[in-house]
Amino acid sequence: MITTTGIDPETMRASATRTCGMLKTLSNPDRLLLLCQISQGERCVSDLEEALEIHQPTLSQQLGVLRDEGLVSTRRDGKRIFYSMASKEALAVMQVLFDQFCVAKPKRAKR
Amino acid sequence: MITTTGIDPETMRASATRTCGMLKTLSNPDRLLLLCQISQGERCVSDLEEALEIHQPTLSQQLGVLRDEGLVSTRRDGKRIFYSMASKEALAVMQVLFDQFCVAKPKRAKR
DNA sequence: GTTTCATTATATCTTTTTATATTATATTGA
DNA sequence: TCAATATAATATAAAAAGATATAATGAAAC
Repeated sequence: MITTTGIDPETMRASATRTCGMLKTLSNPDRLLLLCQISQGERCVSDLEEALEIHQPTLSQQLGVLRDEGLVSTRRDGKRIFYSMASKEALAVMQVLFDQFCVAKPKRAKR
Repeated sequence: MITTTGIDPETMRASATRTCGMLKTLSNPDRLLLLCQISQGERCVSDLEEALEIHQPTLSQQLGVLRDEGLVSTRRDGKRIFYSMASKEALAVMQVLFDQFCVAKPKRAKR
């Protein structure tokens, strides 16, 4: 259970601001899709381009945002650059997002 | 483990867009703090104002956003209006955010 | 019962910031 | 020189934040 009672307001606000930074970075469909792919395992840019149908400059720009925020890291192999997750926080969030929004839940009346 | 392999691109993008809607709503320090409080249990506006030191019009405006997005619901008791969580998705996300960003983790070198 | 107070919500601006897409060009490695 | 990726430079739109004022509702005093 979440329990913040007793934590001082400044600390709370500082945590909220840090957390918001990450959430803003996730709040874009392209970036979310990119992270969804990358969180399954290393991906190079052309893989991502093909899987997601995002065209190259946009892709590169959004990957740049993810890099700047420290959510992903890169490894070069010849011409290609491979991306992988660099933030355990982001990985944890992606996991819960996937569970909540992507795992089909049959809707039925209470009984 | 997250595994989206094989899900068709349109479905993926639709899920991403829905998910982004919620993430955008969370991507504001005031709203995040509000949800943090409310996710611990019902709170009336004046409780929130006191706990978070957000002044009234801002508070009311941000609570309005949370209502519009279906993240919280309200109950009136006399002059006061009580807020509580209305979205299990949001609750799940708040939980993981709390675990990742608010639970202190001592940083130490690997050994 | 109507005036008044407390609580909460809305409306309206203003300013600033941020987002997104596009096109072109640069860098790096084979 | 080609293929893969990144950066730059815009243009345009969007929206977010903060302030101020005012409205609506319920309770209570008188």
